[in-house]
Amino acid sequence: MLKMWKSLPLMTGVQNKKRANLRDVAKAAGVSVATVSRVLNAPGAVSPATRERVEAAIRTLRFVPSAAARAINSGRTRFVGALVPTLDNAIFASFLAALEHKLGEYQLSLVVATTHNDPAIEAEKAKTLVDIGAEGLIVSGITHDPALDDLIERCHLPAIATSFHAPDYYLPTVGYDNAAATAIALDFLAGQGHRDIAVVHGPLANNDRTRARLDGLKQSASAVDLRFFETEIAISGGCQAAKSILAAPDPVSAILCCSDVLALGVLFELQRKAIRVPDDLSLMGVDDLAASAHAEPGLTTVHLPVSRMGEATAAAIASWIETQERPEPVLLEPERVIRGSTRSYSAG
Amino acid sequence: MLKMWKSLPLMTGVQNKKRANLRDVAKAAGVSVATVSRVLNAPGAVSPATRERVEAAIRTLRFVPSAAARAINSGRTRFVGALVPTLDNAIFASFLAALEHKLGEYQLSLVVATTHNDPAIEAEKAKTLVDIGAEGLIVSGITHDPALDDLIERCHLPAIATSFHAPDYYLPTVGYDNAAATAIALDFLAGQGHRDIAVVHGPLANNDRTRARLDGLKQSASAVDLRFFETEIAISGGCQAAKSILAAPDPVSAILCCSDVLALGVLFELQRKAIRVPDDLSLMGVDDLAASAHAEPGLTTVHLPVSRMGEATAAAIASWIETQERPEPVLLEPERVIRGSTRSYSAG
DNA sequence: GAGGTTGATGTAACTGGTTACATGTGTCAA
DNA sequence: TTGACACATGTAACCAGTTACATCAACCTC
Repeated sequence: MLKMWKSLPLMTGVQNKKRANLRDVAKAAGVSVATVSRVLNAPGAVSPATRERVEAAIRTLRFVPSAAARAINSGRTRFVGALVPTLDNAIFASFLAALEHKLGEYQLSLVVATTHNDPAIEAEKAKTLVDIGAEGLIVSGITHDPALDDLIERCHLPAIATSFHAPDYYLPTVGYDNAAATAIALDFLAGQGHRDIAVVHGPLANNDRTRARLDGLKQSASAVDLRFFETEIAISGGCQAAKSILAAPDPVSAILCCSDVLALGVLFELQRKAIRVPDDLSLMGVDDLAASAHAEPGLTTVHLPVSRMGEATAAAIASWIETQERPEPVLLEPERVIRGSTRSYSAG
Repeated sequence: MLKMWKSLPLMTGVQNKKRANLRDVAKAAGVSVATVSRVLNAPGAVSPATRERVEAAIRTLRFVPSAAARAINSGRTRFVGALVPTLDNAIFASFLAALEHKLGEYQLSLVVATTHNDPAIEAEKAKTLVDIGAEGLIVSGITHDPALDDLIERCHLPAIATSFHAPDYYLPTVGYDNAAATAIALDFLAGQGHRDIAVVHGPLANNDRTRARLDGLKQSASAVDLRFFETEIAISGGCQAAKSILAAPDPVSAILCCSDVLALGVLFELQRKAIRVPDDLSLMGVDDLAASAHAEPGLTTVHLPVSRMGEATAAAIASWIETQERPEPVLLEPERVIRGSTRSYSAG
């Protein structure tokens, strides 16, 4: 399995000319280009003897068919592009992992580009993805640069918007209702008796998922008093937010984080300050990362089915590409997961 | 920015025929294909009036140049493929993030494929990457299926092996010395007085990085007594391992984890069991994830420069593709990061 | 033995761009 | 006025495959 330099076959003199093509192989095997093409694509249609000869020629000439030439005929490049804000949040990594895996079932590969939540970068990278031949695009959320919409329309490009549910949107969405997810969380905390709740969320600029999550809170926030803390979506952001919360004048009995990464950061910071979760403060997240289940205490959260979202997205874009028919939006239900980081609270 | 269905321009009757091509545009604009091509690639070489007409035709016909046709001439597809074991470990996500970012500077996109540490899957996915036209390949480690080596050779494909340092390997490596990384960790713990150390590591099967890390320990393990615990590389694996360690007959004073994910899992489990880190047990990792710095206590670890590795890999493969010259291996130094999870120990 | 069928193979026209080279026009200097 | 030269544009070959259709032999059947 392990291969060092010396074992590399000498290829001096073989490499002098450029890559062999179909014609070269045909000539070497004494057959026509059509026959070589058949050996490659429908070996059954070629007599064993001829096939043998052609295969030998392919080997000696080290022939590798050109993907581009193939694509020009089939009109298919067999890959799609995904634009995600970042890879540094495990939530997107999980999504992409499922997406990539499921795309494989449709013989599609995945090109990944990160946007850092900047619509301009997103539009620009979408352009490159189209330029290199992506057959479809997967984006996050429904707020985009007009240039992106324009691109998608001009190219008649199958494109799916994920991490969001908006049945009327001009692209089919595959995702969950972000507002519902945080509403579920808030309802739970309110049901537990919490009235003063700190909400930790990521930047609102250019992030419709975060905005929707906050909207979900504001709508069902009748009986509770919410204090909002904006921070960067990262463990460190969670730590920061926790410090701010603890430094704020009026205390809270629970902290609701719009992402689990934030909640984990908060949890670490609370541990650092020797504040017990859930005895001194309840903590709840939204996402349900792998780490959330195993943290101590286990993080009560709202499970967002990102793996299923990846699979559904793969299926949707693949079917769109195959059948040319725009798929229906897919709504995935978030689900409350109660673990140890929350407890009921009675005022006073 | 937000676009709903109704705003979609009607394209009934426009779409009846397939995508327009260069010839269609040329005809519509009353010019030759060469002129249209020039408008696209060298607008300065075309008179403003003609350019105007051609651009109008492009717009009305919704012409989008075919990536494949372009690639067939230039011989360039402008993307490379990366094969990583998984996206679920933040260490690979960080690497890919840096890789993707830096590749952008060279106008290269990134196709991602996951191998789950299975050489057969790796070889198969490498094949698809080549089939769709990847100009280069990035793999993890140096143990691969012969089919992969064969593919790389047959295609004269630039390929870089990462997360490893092996100057004699038949592919240039960009990475760190895994054995050195764990040796650094062990030296540190030994220097702190620890003599009985539990080592938590991932599966050895098909993972040369893990094997190398263990080798690093075994080589410098003269004065210490190591107990090995193999588990799955995930938070949950770390929790499992911690349980095993605590259940084992002879106690240890420190736990050394070959990956930070494992260490975080261990940390959570120890917290669950109310075992204080570092007072009751020292804990050390290798990787230095974002979470490691902010955990409580902060995780003492060995920083592996995966972001720099991503950048160096991008630079290496890009230069190989451009210049056709195999780049030199790059060795990146791991670095000890002392945080709060370790403390000196005196026996008795 | 004529006619029909099957199987293997070749010819050449496609795919959709790029580009070397040819052509034609206009400007300027000699 | 002519030659030199720049500039704009067109023609057609080219890239490396796929594939419709033609060809031809072998076999089978009536």
